[in-house]
Amino acid sequence: MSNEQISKLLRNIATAYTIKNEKKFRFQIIAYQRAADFIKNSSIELQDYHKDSKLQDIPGIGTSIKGHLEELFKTGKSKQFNWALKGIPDPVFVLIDIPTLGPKKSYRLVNEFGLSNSKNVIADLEKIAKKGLIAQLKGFGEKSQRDILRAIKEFKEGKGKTSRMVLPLASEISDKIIDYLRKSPYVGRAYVLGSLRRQLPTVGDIDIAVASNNPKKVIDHFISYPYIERMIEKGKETASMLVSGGKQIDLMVQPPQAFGALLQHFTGSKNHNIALREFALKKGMSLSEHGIKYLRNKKSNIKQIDSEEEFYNTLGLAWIPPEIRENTGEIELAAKKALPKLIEIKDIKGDFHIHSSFPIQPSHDLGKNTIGEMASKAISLGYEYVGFSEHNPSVSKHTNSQIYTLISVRNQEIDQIKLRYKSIRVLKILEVDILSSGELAIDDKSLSLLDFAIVSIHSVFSMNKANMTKRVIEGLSHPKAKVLAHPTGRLLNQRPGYELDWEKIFKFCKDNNKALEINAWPSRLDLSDQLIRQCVGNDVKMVINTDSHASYQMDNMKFGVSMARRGWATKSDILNTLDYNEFMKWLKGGEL
DNA sequence: GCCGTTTTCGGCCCGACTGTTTTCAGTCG
Repeated sequence: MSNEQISKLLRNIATAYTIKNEKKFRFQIIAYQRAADFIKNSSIELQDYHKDSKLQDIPGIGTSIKGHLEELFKTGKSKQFNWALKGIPDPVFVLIDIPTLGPKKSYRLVNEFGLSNSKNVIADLEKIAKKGLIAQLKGFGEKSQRDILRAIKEFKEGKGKTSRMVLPLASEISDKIIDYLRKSPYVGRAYVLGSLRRQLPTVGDIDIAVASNNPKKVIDHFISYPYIERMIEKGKETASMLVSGGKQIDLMVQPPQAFGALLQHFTGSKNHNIALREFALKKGMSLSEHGIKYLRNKKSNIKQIDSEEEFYNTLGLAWIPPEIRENTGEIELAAKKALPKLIEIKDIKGDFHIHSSFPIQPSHDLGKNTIGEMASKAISLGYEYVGFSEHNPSVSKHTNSQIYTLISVRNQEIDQIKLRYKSIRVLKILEVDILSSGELAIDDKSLSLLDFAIVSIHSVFSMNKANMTKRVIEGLSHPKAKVLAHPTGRLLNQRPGYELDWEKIFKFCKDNNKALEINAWPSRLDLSDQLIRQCVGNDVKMVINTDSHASYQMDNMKFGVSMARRGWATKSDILNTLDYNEFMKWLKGGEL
């Protein structure tokens, strides 16, 4: 079973408990949802935790759920899970994925209309709504019926939160809306919060906070946005809309003197906020987007706080960077004032994964800008060094000596650039394919022309974990191979990436002076934050590269840095924060 | 059902908004 399937199963159990008796099962519901959340976001397959007897290491999985999961993995079913799900028809668990339909409404609809076919339940419900039958149910009305029809339509079209965007698209949309909001004189500070501020690899909706003493004017201005597709809701201090393209924008407004609490609240994550509020409760404080209530003094009003730093400080905590607000230990360290100093974009001194337009006749795609143009861009970014790493010349179309010649000519071009641009060091690299045998695509003689090679997988993705691990280690074993590029091969929203035995990879890299790449290409962002954090824990060095195929793409470095921050990486974990001489020392196998 | 720097028992975040109601249930984040 995949993590996705297991997560859905646990969520279904929470749904079933909600339908059966929400009050009685209140805490079980929370527990199952928490476990489901964590499993869904985990980049390690749950079955592997199980094989290594490490299920209890997962937050939210205690003795009960662990026992049920072990029974499920062993026998294919769990008595407890089956008992919990008993009596709730399967179509309920399909309808619940449609926004506005929760456990109660889904169950009512399935029962009232005898919907029994999971595969067709959405189409069946749509027909029923069109006949006007939903409006006749007690507790439903004409408006609910229209809302359900629209929700089904948007669900089918992937609108709202049912599809996630990569970071640059989300930033582009949010920039436009912030610019628009600032045209109103009633809008004070206006920031993008939520998962975009936390820099998740993909973003479901865009959350914006505004400080204003006149929230009504701000909200009216917000929903007058020219590219609005429809308004979702509108209240006294919040509003939501869909904009063209079907993306959802949520707005929250608070007065300037309470803005700090709103920044904290609306940045999330949900799990961070829950943990923070539990932490505060123990100190006699209750938190919300409006501020801090002191529970021991019932007469006191809510304390309003205008900055986020002050909000955390009032709780006795250091300010926590948004990227690590996921309740994975940050609150405990903030209490001890012992948070790591996360890497920043200004720490980056170079980029090693750049594809120029030099006609090297590569196995894969060529860049759009010349070596000179790319080097010039690197200088404008303030870099101390840059490395060119076009794909190796195509193996099927060239002999070894032709390949050798192509690389030599490219190197001559780099030498010319070195003479022209004295302010930057330029390295001769290539991105070399690891063939399915584990061999590198080009021979030793050609490899000897390079300062080092970045190696990567570009074919035969379907190998099993053991063989893929063997292949990668074989490829990295070559003395010239120093960096594994886009280590999982994932493409966000497109494919999950192949599986590797990370313990083996980490050990190999640490023992043999190899690095893993954090690829900053927006639809890769590979390594994931979780794997980065494991590298940090295992003292495995990383390099943040842009994989640019055009000079402007070198600006994508910030996304790689964001992933590194989400993975708790500091400057010392990332090799391209070193100055040139230190980096060359690492390259030659010297200790840092 | 989970969890532990006052706890292995007794706690468990907090509020906004909508539709269908006439004081609230359901959903969402």
